Amino acid sequence: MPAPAPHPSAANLIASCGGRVTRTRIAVLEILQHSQRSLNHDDIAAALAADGLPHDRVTLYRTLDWLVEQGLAHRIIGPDRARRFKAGGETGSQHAHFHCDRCGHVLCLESIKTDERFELPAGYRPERAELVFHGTCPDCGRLRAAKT
Amino acid sequence: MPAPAPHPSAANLIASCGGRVTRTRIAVLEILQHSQRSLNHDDIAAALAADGLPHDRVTLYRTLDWLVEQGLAHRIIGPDRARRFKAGGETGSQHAHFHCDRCGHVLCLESIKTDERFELPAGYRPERAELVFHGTCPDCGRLRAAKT
DNA sequence: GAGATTAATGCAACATTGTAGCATTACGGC
DNA sequence: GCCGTAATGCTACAATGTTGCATTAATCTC
Ligand SMILES: [Mn+2]
Ligand SMILES: [Mn+2]
Ligand SMILES: [Zn+2]
Ligand SMILES: [Zn+2]
Repeated sequence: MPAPAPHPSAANLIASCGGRVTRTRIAVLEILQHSQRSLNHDDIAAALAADGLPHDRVTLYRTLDWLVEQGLAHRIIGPDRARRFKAGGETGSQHAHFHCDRCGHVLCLESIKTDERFELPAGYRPERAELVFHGTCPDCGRLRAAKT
Repeated sequence: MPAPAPHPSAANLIASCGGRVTRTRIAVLEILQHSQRSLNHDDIAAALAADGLPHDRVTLYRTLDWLVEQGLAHRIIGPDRARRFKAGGETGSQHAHFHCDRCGHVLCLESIKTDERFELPAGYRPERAELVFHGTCPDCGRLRAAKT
């Protein structure tokens, strides 16, 4: 009895969206699925190149936008005004994020939900909330401690 | 008996930071002080031009950066990856923001503080938290209702 | 599997937002 | 009013993302 796959097959997910199942989409989605941390465009382009599948910058932008539209990935805008991506949709799992200001990495904090109720001024209709913590991650904390 | 000024004089604030009190800094800070909503670079450049004080793009970037450094203004990064500015510092008043996804305007929610305690994974050291609500503002809500 | 259809890709050019270097201007101390 | 220096303007550049169009390849039909 084989252990269940940690993620549904990338190809199956893509097919179930009704889009074409292309090498690019499969490769990008698998890269996202295999990463614990969120990745920016450069990270993903480098991973593609390392897999022997170099791609045009524009194709990568369009592929990632498509994955987000389809709910197969979600996007976070970093304080460096660059987008970072992670596998999995956002619907039903609105969660907080942690940005390491030192190394730039972003972590999904699935345990902290952002759909609690807050009192907003009259007339303001919130549709979603974003909660982002800024600080140092364990790696960078260790490095800083070691240097001192 | 004159009513107290709604804000301390821009020139005085700038002088008390030890920097030079220039036309540019005064004009920019006053524009920020007189606006209820946060403003982006284009908004501010347009307001300067309307006051007969057109400026170079770069000067505006540097002036705004300086105001933020001095704690005379604070900055928010919008989902359109553009910065928006508002008069007043951030220290001691970490607050949430509301982004209208329809018109792009940003509102400071001074009443909602972001320094509450949350349970983060071991090793992650938060230094500040950002809480941003996305949705529609009263103006855009009215427009939408009227159109229907 | 071969051919037709058209979505996806690659390429070049452009847009937006922000930075860096250096010459010129103007603020503020005297 | 002069002078030294901080602030400004100008130019060129960097990073990130977008648009238009020709080419390629995924899927459909046979
Ligand atoms: Mn996430
Ligand atoms: Mn604010
Ligand atoms: Zn880190
Ligand atoms: Zn609005």
